[in-house]
Amino acid sequence: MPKVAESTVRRLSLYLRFLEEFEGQGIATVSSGALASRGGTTSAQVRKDLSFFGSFGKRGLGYPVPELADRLREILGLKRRYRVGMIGAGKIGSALVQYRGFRQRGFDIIAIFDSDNSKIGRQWNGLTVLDVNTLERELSKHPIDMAVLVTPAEAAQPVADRLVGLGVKAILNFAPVQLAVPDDVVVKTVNLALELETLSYALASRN
Amino acid sequence: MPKVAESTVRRLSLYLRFLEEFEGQGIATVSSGALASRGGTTSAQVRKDLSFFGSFGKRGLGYPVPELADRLREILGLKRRYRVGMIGAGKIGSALVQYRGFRQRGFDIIAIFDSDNSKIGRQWNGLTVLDVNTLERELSKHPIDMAVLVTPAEAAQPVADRLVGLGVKAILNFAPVQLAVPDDVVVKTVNLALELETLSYALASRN
DNA sequence: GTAACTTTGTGAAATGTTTCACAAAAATGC
DNA sequence: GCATTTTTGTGAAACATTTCACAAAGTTAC
Repeated sequence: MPKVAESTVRRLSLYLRFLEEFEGQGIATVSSGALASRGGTTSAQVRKDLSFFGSFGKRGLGYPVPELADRLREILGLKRRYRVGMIGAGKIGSALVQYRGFRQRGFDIIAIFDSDNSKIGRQWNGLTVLDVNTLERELSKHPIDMAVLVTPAEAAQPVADRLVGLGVKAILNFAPVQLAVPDDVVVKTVNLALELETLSYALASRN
Repeated sequence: MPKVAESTVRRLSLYLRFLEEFEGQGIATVSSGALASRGGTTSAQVRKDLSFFGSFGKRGLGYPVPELADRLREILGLKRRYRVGMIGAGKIGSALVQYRGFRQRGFDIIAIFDSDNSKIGRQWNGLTVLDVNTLERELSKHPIDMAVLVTPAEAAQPVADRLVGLGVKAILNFAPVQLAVPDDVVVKTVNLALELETLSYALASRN
């Protein structure tokens, strides 16, 4: 398994999306240049990204759309579905549960937890919000592959520790904190305020 | 104005958050090492990041917490408030409007637009959802500094074009598309499904 | 006041990522 | 079938970012 930069992985996901579009339009082959212009990068970058994993194209012709899409799904681990648990039934959690992009891509939210009594027992998109105190019991019965953390900042680390204890190996974290986890657990933190701050910096620095 | 990597800017935002925490605890000075361990990086990285903008510390002692926080706010353009318009009154938009982190950091959502008649006129967190057809008229009356795009994929580019025409120079884009904008407009795209896919890759590649 | 310790600021080295440039392979045109 | 065109795959070069390592400056202890 080659060691590949995160930036490369993100681009592969984008390429896959474009390939699926092309597939829907009945396009059979695509050149690195076409993929590049669709994705705001360069043809050399596309070829280099793919070359980490093998050689999928035909010189003079390009890449076969369905085959390359399939290989990318395999590389990205998207040829299966993932069971996802969400911890935190707040506003962002609510939006994410209803977000179709997740299910479309193979991520099924199968349980939601919260600590707030006024939320526990509510129906959310067909799921009953469970008491976070029952996390261990519920996830032992119905294990998950990934967790989405949408708790307040102070609750995030303790919950992450419990998830790690339950064997969860992947966490998507929306709480604005840096989570400490063992090396074999992968965490991706999305910090929405921070994204606005990079815009603010960009505006401030170009005057 | 020095040319600085985006990764550096993101870390500066994190440092600012930690400094504000320290400030709340009445801590007067902090070393690069303390900031680093709080932020999951190294002391050399912290010092290098800061050195792009000047020299703020005292050897043997560290950095004065309130002064450094203030300088970071200045560098990041956070010593003012920003007027933010949101286009798209869907689930994610709803969550973002109510998200306190934005206002806390100086970003005030002052208008929401949608094209759906069943949403137009509704009250959202004290704001009336406006018809996106009136975008030009409303934003001429009440200009914005930044826009948050939470439309469906196919609406994003046309709306972005109109925003650019109105002089908007910064866009935070949640639609899963690559926006084309002039060089003097800065776009930050957040693609939630893509974040899960990087997790999926991480799981798939370490077996 | 002096010695020992701490910590910054920063060139230089190491490492990582993107771009270049071109040979090799295949397709196309005539 | 041969010349021309297209396009991949990939080392090498260019560029970018992080880490190292250490002198300089300041603090602390006595």
